[in-house]
Amino acid sequence: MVSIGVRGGGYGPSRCLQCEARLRQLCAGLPDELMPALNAISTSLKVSKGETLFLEGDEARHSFNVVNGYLRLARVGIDGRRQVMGFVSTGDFVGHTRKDAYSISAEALTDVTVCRFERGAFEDLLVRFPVFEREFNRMTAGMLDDMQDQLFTLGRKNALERVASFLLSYVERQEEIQCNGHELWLPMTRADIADSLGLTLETVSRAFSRLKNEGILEIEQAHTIRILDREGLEDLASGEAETV
Amino acid sequence: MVSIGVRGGGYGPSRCLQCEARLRQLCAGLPDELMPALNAISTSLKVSKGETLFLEGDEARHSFNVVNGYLRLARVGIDGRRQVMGFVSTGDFVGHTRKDAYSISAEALTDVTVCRFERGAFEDLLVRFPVFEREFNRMTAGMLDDMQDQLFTLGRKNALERVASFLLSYVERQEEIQCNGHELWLPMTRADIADSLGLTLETVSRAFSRLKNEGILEIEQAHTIRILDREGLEDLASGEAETV
DNA sequence: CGTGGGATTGAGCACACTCAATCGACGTGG
DNA sequence: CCACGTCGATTGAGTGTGCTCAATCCCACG
Repeated sequence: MVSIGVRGGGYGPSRCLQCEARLRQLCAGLPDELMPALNAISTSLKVSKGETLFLEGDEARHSFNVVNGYLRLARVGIDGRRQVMGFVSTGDFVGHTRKDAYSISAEALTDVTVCRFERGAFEDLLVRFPVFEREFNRMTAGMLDDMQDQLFTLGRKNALERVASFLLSYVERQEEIQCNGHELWLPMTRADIADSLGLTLETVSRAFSRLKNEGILEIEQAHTIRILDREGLEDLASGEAETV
Repeated sequence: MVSIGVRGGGYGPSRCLQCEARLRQLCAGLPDELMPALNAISTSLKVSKGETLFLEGDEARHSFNVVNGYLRLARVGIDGRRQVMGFVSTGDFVGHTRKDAYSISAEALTDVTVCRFERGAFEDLLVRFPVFEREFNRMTAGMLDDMQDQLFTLGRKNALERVASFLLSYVERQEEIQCNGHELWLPMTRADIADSLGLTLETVSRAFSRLKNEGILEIEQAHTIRILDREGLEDLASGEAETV
């Protein structure tokens, strides 16, 4: 683990109770009574934009829950080929692996706050609190579901459909976190998006331009876009539209 | 759930104790004392070659542990595009999802025996037996790791590398189950392999021919092959070899 | 202003796809 | 026993989508 900026181990016993991520994923649906126990085994951590939470190959001693900000999860092959496994944000869980070392790196796309768990302590907590264990299972099941969607996208969709799928899932995720009206800020570069979709950055850029020309979206700036035709986007993402 | 051939609910209280899959994945590392409880909530099920264990869209009321045989897990898009999510066999766990309905179908490539769990009963067991819960977590973590490998393969490898990766992971899996010397029987068709790798069946066939010509493998019959150059296969799969 | 990183756009090329013919193994029936 | 039909695999020829290489643009910084 390198270059992380640790800033304190929490802000009193009510930290988890007041956490931003309290209503998302893992921590949603957990009773207040459980919060002290969560507090006890977790550490609040800040990672600055551009720094890494953990690196491919680091010993996998912790897992993390993202409180806010964006992380990019990626693996780099021998000859430099990079595959971005996903972008995670508020309420997402990172670092869950069977291996002894992380097989991906987690880099901060923005300033990030995470909640750090020691692996052993986390497992103990799962055993001690059935509610927590159930929620965790639901979450990992959801992660498996999401990865199947991603497999379908990479295996069977063309460039335009992939970019549409990416945007759609990003919109849906944003709608869960906060309800803003289709105005989106993308923390990642075109290259990041490309590497998550098995494309090149040029192809992603062309897809954005095309979606703009077809009136599906508006590009304020490269990282600030607005979805104009949500239904059209959904049709593209699901492969219901002609993309030739 | 359609067209499954149920044949009895087990063969006495020692069924799990003597199970073929006892030493694989989920059931490995579980103490004998746990077997009666496993017996109590599971049902032995047989599915004939070509039949489906469950269909995309079916209500997800059960999860399954494969005892023997091969299943193909696949999703079919609106316009018929198919993505094979994987091939599962002895000791693999199927049907774990967050959704209310299965988002993939499971079809038998051979006659298959599975062990069926009702979802609720299975979750109760996890809570009641920490050893079991820990093993289950390890397993789902392993599934996530595997899917990341698959994402990398689909996103960043060319046709030859994908086929090499497929063969390599298939060999490794065979070596876990039974130790035969590099002689492989493939229960799936070229089209199945293609749909799992995001390729066409012609491209897969050409890759097989090329691997044969380069002395990496020998093709007895289409479904019976022998790996001659394991190291060469590994180099191809990892992208260390020139594939032009 | 000038500089630099990222994004966009263009032109040509290559890898995998499409369409199509042939082959081979297997099972059935005359 | 051989002819025939079927299904899957193989191989070939031509095409097209997305990649490569390269120029330009845009905007945030110093």
